[in-house]
Amino acid sequence: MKCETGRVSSTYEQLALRLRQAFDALSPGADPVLRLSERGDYQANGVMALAKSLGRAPREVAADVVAHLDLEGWAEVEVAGPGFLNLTLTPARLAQQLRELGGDPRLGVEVTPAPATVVIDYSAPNVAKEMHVGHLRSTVIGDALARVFRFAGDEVIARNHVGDWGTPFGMLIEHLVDVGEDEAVASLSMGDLNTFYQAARTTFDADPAFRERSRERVVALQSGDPETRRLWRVLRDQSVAYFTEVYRKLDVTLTPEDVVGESSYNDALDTVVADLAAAGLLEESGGAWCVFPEGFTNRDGERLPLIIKKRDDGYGYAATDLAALRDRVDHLGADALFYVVGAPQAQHLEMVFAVARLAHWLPESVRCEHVVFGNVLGPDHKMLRTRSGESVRLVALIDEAVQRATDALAARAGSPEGPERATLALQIARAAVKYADLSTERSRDYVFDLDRMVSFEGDTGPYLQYAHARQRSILRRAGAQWSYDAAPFALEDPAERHLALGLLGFADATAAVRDSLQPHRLCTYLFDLAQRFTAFYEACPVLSAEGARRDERLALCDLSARTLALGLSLLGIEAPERM
RNA sequence: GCGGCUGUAGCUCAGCGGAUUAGAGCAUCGGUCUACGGAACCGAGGGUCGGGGGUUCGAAUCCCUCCAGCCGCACCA
Repeated sequence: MKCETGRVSSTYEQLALRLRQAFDALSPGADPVLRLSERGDYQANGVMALAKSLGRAPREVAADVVAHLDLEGWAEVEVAGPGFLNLTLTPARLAQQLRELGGDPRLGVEVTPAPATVVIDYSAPNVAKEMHVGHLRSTVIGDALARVFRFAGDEVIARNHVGDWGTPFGMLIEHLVDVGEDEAVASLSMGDLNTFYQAARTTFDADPAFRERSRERVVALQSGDPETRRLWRVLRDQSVAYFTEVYRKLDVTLTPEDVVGESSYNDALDTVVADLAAAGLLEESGGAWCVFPEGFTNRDGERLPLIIKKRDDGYGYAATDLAALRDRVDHLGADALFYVVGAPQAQHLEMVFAVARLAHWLPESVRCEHVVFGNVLGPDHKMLRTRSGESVRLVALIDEAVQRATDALAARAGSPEGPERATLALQIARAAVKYADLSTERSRDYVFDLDRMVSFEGDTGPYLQYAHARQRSILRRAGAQWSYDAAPFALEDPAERHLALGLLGFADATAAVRDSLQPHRLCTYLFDLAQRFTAFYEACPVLSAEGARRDERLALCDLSARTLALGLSLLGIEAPERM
């Protein structure tokens, strides 16, 4: 069956559709609660809840549902236990679904018929400051989400909300002037941002005259002094160029065009204040202009303000966030806003969203979510830091992973050498770091353990790459001497059938990521698929099989390899041909 | 004090729109195989799902409460 876009609709969706129709006949809107099963292929658990609401015996209701259920050509159904519906796909349908996947480069993932404009705010490093572990999760998770939504056909607008404004820039610009522009540019372009920033900071703390100059410089910056603005732009451009190098190293899709920093909204801040005032939402409190959305209190139980304009007439970051939100809704036409920002900002963002709703800047129709994530912990289960207590530079972290991957390759006979090994080591390192970050439930903290991450065994990125490389190896040997058309998909061996059922679930896994904004749903799926494949691989010789059975097994290899490669690519992970 | 997140096998983690015996990886122990890349596969041991209540025919999953850890709670972003 095809849907409107001409793409295959997932097997799960097709079954769910038919089940919903049967449930609707008894009670409109009742949820069949369909899921994968170890008993049949799928099981529907919704009968018991339905029976309760109807006040009838579950098995009786189950029989009623079955009577209304039309699974003709799709599956066999049986009632089990207290009222479970166990579904088993018919062999013909399973074969048909596999054939369709075989001819579909998207492996069953439909192009959304109604593309949405999805704005994803992620990464957000600070100008003239080093990128460190604190930026890892936002960058990796945000990029994975961007890839998944893009692939689904939505228009993704990445927004890298870099910190490029505020009082520190007086100090940074003065330091730039002191060391000389050429010197500063050389230092920054080498990625030596920590040294630059710390030197500025040190002088600022020690030298009152420097402090005074810095203060004056902030005023000049804010009032638009051309020379000051030029110097500021030098800092900004150098930093963005550096960030871009880091993104390239990580294979992250962010570009300089995605950088729309805090400074971009300066001109809109007055309007934010004026409009909030006009809406009667703005109150003066302690000399500052604030909005008090309901439901937020401080430690004394008093109303908690969102400070829009500070006592000193400066704007807080809340004003910037509100201006950015309005821009995304009004000018970019966002249907969805995702903020991939750490958990500590949860309350701040909640308040920003609440105020935006109050001001009618954020329509109900816009999906607006804070994509929270936990901390990266060290082996001591505390925030990951260097031995000297500083935050770990992102590039240092990748370099370390590359080193481990290089060692692992070197230890293995027959692995590629020279430049090829270097490329491979980088691909493995990215897979290790990204997969470890993406494969746990986002909101949890996780322990950063390079040894485990880079391992080729277990639930790791490199393991998935390896599984893919083995599949490709088989396919290379087979050459062009097989075809999907010749594969009957009889699936006589249970391992073949188990793998086939896994392959049908790819579209559902990507859909789950879009619904939950949890990339780990895709990770879990891919790891499960890789395990199904190895079980198949063990039980079913491929190249030595004969006739149609060989075509069938090669087709399963091909689908497995394509699914792993595509799935990994949606996570921002490459799938090399050989390892 | 208020709010949020987290607490599942020795370790690292899934599962948490309730449902048929709580899963996986690593580690440990025991097996298998001339192996299409053995960086493999099969099996075993190991869990009062933080504690205690409650709802339910049924709770790791929903509600209440307590404990522990992390984070946030007005002018830094």
